[in-house]
Amino acid sequence: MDVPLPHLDRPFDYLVPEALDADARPGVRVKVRFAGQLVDGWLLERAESSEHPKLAYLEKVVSPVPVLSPEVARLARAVADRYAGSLADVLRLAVPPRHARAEKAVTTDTPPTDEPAPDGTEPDGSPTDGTAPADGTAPADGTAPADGTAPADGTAPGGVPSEAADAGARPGGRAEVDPRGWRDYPAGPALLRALTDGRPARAVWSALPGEDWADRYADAVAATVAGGRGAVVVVADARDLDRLDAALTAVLGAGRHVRLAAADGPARRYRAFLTARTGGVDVVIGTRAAMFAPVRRLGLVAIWDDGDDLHAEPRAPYPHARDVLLTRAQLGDIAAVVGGYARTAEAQLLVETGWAREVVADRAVVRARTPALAPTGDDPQLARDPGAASARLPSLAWTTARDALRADLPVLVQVPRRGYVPSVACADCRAPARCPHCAGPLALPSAQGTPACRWCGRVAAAYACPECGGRRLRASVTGARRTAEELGRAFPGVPVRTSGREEVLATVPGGAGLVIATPGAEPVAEGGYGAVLLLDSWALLTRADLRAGEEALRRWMAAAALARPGTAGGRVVVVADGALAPVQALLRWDSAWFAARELAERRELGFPPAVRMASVTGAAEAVADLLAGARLPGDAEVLGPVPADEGRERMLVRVPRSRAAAMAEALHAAAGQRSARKAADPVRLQVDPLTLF
DNA sequence: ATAATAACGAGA
DNA sequence: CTCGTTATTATC
Repeated sequence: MDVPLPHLDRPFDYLVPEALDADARPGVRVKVRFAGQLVDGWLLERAESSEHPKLAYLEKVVSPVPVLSPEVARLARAVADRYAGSLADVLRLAVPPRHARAEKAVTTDTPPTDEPAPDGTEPDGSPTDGTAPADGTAPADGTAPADGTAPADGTAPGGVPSEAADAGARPGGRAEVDPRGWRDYPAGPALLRALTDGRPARAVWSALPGEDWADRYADAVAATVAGGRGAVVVVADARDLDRLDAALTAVLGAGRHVRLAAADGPARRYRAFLTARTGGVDVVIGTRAAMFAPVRRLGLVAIWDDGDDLHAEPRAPYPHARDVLLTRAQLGDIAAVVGGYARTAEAQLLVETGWAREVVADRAVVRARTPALAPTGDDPQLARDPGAASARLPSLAWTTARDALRADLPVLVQVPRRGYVPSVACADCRAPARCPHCAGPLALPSAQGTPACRWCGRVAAAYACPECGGRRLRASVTGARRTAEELGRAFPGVPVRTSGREEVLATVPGGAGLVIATPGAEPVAEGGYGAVLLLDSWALLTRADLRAGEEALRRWMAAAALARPGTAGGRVVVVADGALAPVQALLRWDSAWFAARELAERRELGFPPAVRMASVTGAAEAVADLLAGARLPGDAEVLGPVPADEGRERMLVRVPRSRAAAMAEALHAAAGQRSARKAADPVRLQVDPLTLF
């Protein structure tokens, strides 16, 4: 039933009139009379009988195209359960709005096929009743891989076979794909063989600096296709999608894949969706809209740069593309690749639980590919050069840029966008100040107030920094307003390009030039940048966000990866204290180390992904009402309330990962109770919210 | 939203 | 105990 009310989040049975019998196949959109009115719905299953005594008839089959495949239906249910949401909400994300003209164009010849044949019930011309899906459709608790529980079945953890183990063991005659750049990673060739052999390998891939990630993903897709399976690859934005699109066309040829992105418009999006659904192609790439793409014989799901917050769906129930894809891999014995220059704590958890195997290069190869990386003190001693002073560039950054320009090489300057949430840090060592009780972030309610926790509200009157013992606090807001003109003035006569929100450049030419870019918009330079300057890192590191360090490292690595190797003169300067962990990780090009550290710290503090959290946001009474009615697991901790915007407040529920499913179920049920008695003020439920404070 | 159903209370 | 009214809850 296409209504988002949580208490109606279950199947309903209807009779199928004879006239609709042929069209009424599982997966079609239907209209039914419900509580007196016509509502949209999904035909999930046909059945011979029903428990329900008095059934109404199906009103209409909206279109005979079974847009919802059985695999996606099952996935959507699992995602709804994981995120304490309704199936209808997930299906809205999974199946794009119908576009009749596109449908006509695509479905003239090929009917959709579902490889697990839809239960063999033959239409016999008489009215039959459909019945609720059996209880078996409910996924077992904890099967979602990101829950950290090892897969229940006996398959070997990780699944990327060791190189020696499977040599020559593959079923006869399959085209083998050239591993190309995957040879730089010891486990790389074996990963590709596993994909061709149709084994559910799971990899966390740390891309080398300078790596052409799109080519590597194209190789992985080609290997999967060579084994007769399909693939879904999700990237964060249109620029990455264009790049992957081009790489895939080069490797597979045109017409073997489609792109699925909301930004391409409703008609093209629906057309691409239908092409995949009807088996016209076996490969779908796209932004997060593609995470639910129906693909025949799906053999690989992959995501690039899973730390990018664009992968988090902003509509209820707010699923994250990485988790949707991993759930998909788990449900269907499908291979998965989680890749990026930097590794997230979530990816690290996959490695540490043995769910995935890491695919990384040897240190020697990393060293050979990495640009020369150097930090420069954060209270910058400005250069004597008048130009540098006017641009407020630390001297090392200035000389590095100057040298690159003299060598006729382009220089990339990464300038973070403004608008960071101010928080409080130790005035001496600048460690973020955390609540001694619940480890939430401290904030200063007023300029001269006592710091208080934004989670549990406790006042931290006698705060002492756990790092250095300092007792003074400072608000960490940056005032730097660097502009392209300022930088341009520092290097007169050099062409300056900007790439940011309004206009994103994909590439820039190889000669001397300045490129000012905000994170995520860095163009690729022909031949690589001679220098990359990472400015304003202070703003990144002191953000009031759990992921500040991880996010800073991710952005730095994405920019630094575009520099030439140190052996070819590539240099990177990060304006930050070299002793800070994210800076260390950058200098050593070791995000695995940082992710492990980060995950360990989150275990200690009780933060995701080490635990599962949910946030409940709404009017104070509504939030209290929902939580009062929720039968949470015994070990659940409830934190808060803390004020949220527009006079609403927010509570956080925290449980061990093993209780994640129980918590989601309890919250969904409690939301159901509220909606059933038509509680007026809405409450927003968010599992694993991207921002915790 | 609306209809059924349960709960309740007053009057016989 | 029954009827009429009102809260509750299910909606195929």
